Amino acid sequence: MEKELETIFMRSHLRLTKPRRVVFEVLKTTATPLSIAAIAESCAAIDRTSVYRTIDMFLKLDIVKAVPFGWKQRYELADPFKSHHHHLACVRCGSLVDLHSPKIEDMISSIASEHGFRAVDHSVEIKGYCGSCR
Amino acid sequence: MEKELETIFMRSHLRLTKPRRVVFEVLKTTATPLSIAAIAESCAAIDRTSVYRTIDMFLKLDIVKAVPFGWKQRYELADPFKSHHHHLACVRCGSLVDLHSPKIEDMISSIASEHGFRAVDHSVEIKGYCGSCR
DNA sequence: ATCAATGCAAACTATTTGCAGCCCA
DNA sequence: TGGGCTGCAAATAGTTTGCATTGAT
Repeated sequence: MEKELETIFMRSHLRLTKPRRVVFEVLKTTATPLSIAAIAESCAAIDRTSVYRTIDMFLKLDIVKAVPFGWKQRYELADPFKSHHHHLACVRCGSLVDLHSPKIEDMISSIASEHGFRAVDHSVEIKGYCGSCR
Repeated sequence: MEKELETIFMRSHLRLTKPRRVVFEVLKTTATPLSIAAIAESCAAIDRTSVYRTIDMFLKLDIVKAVPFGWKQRYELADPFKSHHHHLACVRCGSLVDLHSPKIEDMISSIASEHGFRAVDHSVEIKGYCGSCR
């Protein structure tokens, strides 16, 4: 998996520097999507500017993806690095559960093609009450 | 439809003031989701602070909902005021097409209950290439 | 008339930019 | 070694807060 990261950077003639490794490591280690502020906190040694630049680049390279979280966005590793999934978010306790469902995948692609679209990515976020909060 | 807005405010003991009417009108008039900055521009007469406060309140009252758009969020009228739908976003030309699909609705609710969730809302965003750009 | 809501100003936080020096390929 | 990348500082943009005044019920 670290290998893949190196490959992406090599192919793009970009450099796999310390800040980039650290941000990647933080995202890999943490289960839930993180805000920029949270990432910066976990990378005390890395300048906030570099965190911004790194996330920006990771987004372009499809290494991370943004997930909507209340007002702001949070970030998590994208498909090649974390298995493709969606989210069930509890509006009461704030828990965020990963959702793996082939049914959704099939449906998305069939709906996209019905509309003449070629889908390259998608997000599905479900808000509601989890088992313990309902 | 204006009626419904008045009802919501009356029930909540809130006041339907000029800024709130104007922001609502702007969102109703515009087809696509708008950023805060774009809303503020279209409401030149309204102080930016009031736009923030209004959107914040509209979110809590479920009058508007946030939709992810690149890095940031944009806002559009929520279900009671605009028929429930999702988005097909073209990554090349930037077009955003509304998607109405009962199949998606059924699937979301069945998946949520499979996981012990009671779903109250959800969003589905599909990124890809539209008919003319593929 | 009352009290929530507004507008303004100012504080604060978040993000971007420029540039000299550093370090990975 | 060269040129992309970093860190720092400073500029800019985005958001929040306090308070006197206004205005909807």
